[in-house]
Amino acid sequence: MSDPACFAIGDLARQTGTKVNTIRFYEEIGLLPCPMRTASGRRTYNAADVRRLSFIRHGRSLGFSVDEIRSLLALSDQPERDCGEAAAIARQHLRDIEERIARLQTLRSALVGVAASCDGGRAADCRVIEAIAGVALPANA
Amino acid sequence: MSDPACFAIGDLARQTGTKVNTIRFYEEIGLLPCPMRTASGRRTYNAADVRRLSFIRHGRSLGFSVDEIRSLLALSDQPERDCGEAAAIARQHLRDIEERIARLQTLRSALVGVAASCDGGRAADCRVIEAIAGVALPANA
DNA sequence: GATACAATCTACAGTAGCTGTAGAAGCAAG
DNA sequence: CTTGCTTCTACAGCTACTGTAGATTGTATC
Repeated sequence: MSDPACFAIGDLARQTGTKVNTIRFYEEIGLLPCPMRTASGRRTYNAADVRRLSFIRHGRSLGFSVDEIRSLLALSDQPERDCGEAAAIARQHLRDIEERIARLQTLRSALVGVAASCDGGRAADCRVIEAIAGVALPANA
Repeated sequence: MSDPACFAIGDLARQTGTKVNTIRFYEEIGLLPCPMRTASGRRTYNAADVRRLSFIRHGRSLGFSVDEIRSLLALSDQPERDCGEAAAIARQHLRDIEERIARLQTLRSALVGVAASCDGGRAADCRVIEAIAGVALPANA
């Protein structure tokens, strides 16, 4: 209502860089709890929702699936539970994360090398395609 | 047919780690050319298809959209064209790639730090969630 | 108080990029 | 010739959103 610590869905959207529809979607699939409503039925949020949603968005952008995020959130919702489960989820990601970093770095250096030299050349001589193909097929290099 | 350099969709799938349905899907959306068919209508592929599909798969796993891959492939299909376009596509990705690397590295070191200490503890003390939340909300750290 | 305009509501359709399934046909081995 | 795997087409389903329609509410202005 007029509680200063209490704000609307649009504010939550702005604070977290999330679309309003996406917030409602997360509520629907149970990532966000059903919020309090005003007398007229509008959702109201607080600082805890900002943290939770930021957690979700960053998890997503780092490649965690909604289900993995769900289990991490469930864990933090029930802090008495053993956290080996969280560590297991995290470990599953570690290898994948390291591989992604390595491949992104390979691509990055290829792109950096190309950026200066490529403009105006012919595609036949273009190293971008070569670079990605090379990342794809190191055995052919 | 009995051409040794010519193989079936299942072989292409195995050689590239792609699902058969996905190969047909790429053909449908124009990423892969319509292949030759045997008399009975089965698709036949060759080494060039393996390279092209590997390029596509690696591009995808590195975060390139199908449309971006399409334009890179179009470029390599018409090597006489100017490659500034390819460089532009690449440059658009460079910034994003660097940001991803940075965030993945932040998460990586958080996960590495957690891995040894976390098992058996309580979720309340678990640093995995904290770590991801931290990556999510650096301003709160 | 009337009016305009933005924000919100529900409900549902559409998108990207696959993935799975059904049912028929082809092919290779025993 | 039968068993069993692969392939075929066609289409439905999935994940994670994103957009749109039409109604309602809240707010600022006259």
